[in-house]
Amino acid sequence: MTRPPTERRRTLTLRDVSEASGVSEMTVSRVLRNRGDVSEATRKRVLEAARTLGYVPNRIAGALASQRVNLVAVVIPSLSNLVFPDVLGGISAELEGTGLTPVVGVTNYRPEREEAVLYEMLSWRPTGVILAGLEHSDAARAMLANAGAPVVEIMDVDGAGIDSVVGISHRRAGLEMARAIVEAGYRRVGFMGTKMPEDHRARKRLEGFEAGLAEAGLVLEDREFYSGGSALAKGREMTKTMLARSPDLDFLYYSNDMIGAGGLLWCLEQGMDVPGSLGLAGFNGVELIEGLPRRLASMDACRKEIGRRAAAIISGHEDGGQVIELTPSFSRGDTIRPPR
Amino acid sequence: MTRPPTERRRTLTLRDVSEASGVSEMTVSRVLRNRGDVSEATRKRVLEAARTLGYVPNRIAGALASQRVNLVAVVIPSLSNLVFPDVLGGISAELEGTGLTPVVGVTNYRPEREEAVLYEMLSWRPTGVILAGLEHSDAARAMLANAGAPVVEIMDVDGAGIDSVVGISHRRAGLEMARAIVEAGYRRVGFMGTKMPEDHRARKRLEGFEAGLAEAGLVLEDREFYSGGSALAKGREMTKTMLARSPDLDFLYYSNDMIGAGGLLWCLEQGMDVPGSLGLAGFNGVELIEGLPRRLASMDACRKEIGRRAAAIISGHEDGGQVIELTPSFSRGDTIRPPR
DNA sequence: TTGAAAGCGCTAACAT
DNA sequence: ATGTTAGCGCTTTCAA
Repeated sequence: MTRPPTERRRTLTLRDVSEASGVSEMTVSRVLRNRGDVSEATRKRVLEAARTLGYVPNRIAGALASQRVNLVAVVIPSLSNLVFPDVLGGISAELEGTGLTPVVGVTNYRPEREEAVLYEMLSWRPTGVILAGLEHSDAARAMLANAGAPVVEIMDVDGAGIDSVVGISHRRAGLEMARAIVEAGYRRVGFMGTKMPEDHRARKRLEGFEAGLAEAGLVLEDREFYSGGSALAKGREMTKTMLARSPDLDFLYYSNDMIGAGGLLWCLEQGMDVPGSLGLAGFNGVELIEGLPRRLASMDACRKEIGRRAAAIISGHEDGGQVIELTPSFSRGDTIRPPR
Repeated sequence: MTRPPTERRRTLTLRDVSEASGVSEMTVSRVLRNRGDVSEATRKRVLEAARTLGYVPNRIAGALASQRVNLVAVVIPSLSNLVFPDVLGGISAELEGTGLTPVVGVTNYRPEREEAVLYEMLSWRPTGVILAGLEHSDAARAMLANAGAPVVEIMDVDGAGIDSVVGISHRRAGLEMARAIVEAGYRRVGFMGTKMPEDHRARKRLEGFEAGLAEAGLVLEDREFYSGGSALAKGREMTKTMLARSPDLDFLYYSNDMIGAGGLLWCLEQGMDVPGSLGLAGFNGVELIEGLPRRLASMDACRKEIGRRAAAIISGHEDGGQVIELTPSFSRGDTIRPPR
């Protein structure tokens, strides 16, 4: 029952515009691309003809002939994360006016999907590639190396990049959060996060976090992982579960703001003393936390800026081949008490 | 300083694979596309050569030659809306395994952006077009009519479509919400929403809502609009403002769940009797409301299903040329009291 | 089962 | 300022 996937009615060609306007195809092409000198008179006639016919140029042919493609491949793990739409916003903003268009592919945190998405995108010979993370399959690396286009790996700087890298150190983000917590005098810390072995950035944050605790001779007292469902609801449930199991915890570190918000709501409903006897922190610095009863402590992942800088490298506004490490800003919010 | 936007290093061609394997270009092409009969021996040699070289086919050339493109253009107003990522999820799920790939363009609710994005996408001659809404500029309509590809307008059925339409009636959604509110005995109703003249669906919901109130001889007592910022925080602020101005309201209708959630949180903090003396409702049925202290009354916009059905039309699994109206499910949650 | 020729719709390079 | 010619890298079609 599937329609023969991709046949299509004939659409208008340059030739149609040429005939309608009585101007050669080449000149029509020039007018439409604003290239070379064309008399105002012909220009008008061509534009008029193209408009009334409803001509839309065929970039497939144009790209093949000119060997240029105005596409930037953007490969990210998820759209429902709140994080990546912001990154995309930064990319779009920076690309605005350069003639380049972002094309988005989503991998759902699955390496084999990443490979497939990359292959698909590279087959369109994009001008540049922006992809999340530093961990890729060998095949993916090989493709990227042969892509003949600049590659920017974003979000994370903890590891080796292929070409350019723009991101933050998640290890350090975790580490500094741990230090802030220790400084504030919390001692019995629990962690909650997603059950995603492929979320390398969350993993690195946790590693850094544990290293930070270790500096003070502390270890994580408890941990809990979830997958799927409403993150807000999961944060709520996990918090309840964990506090039932480990009632003496005095701090909860969440791997993202959404579950942190769920946890915060639950704690407040229970009448707990936040941040006095229980501190809370999330990660990402999403807009949402502005609207909570208390501002959740968090760390801004520089999402928009990462997108912007990555796009600037692709557009040539910024030099590539470097590692650009941005500094996430910590915000204590109302859920970590001040240092003692 | 901009890099000459799109020049690129030469990448591998069929010819390279042909030479490396000692098989004609034509046969290499056959192997790579799984078309026609090729002996197992040649097949292996070709695949081997392609793999070791790291060859990625050039779809630009392929598409030009074959006149088929495996792309589906998806044009939506926003990614930060929570709504559209779900729609995209439905589209991707349905397209999985058909060989078709969605390509997303974002308009930010601006008609001139929609026109530009459409033009750009149509220039790649996609197999089909899925776009949000029924309201488009004349130029956009003309382009779509000439696209030579199936067009599916999604989200909304209140108006005239171009080709296929899949969505819900926002007018009716507003109407039924009003009826539910009236039935529950609320009488003094306020409305809050986004200040977006171009958000036609929000507008239609409000129109339907007012019509529903009118059936009971009621009118909106107060209304407030916002733009930008954290929706959760805005919901909070607007609610405070409105209740200060109109303290005798007994119901607040929000044009989306996020501001509704902000309002709910504020009301609960104030110790208000929800839903006893004040009822609340949002719209969309987003996952987030599962995690709130009370489940916010809402109406599910059938996001995933809309994406799925639209994609099914493009892939040919479902007939096109129809208007498919889905029925949003109302959920009373914990913020509307039962009918008296 | 394999190969050769033609051409998809456009643009680069070179006329004029 | 405008036109002509020769491809871009593939696939279609037809021949072997």
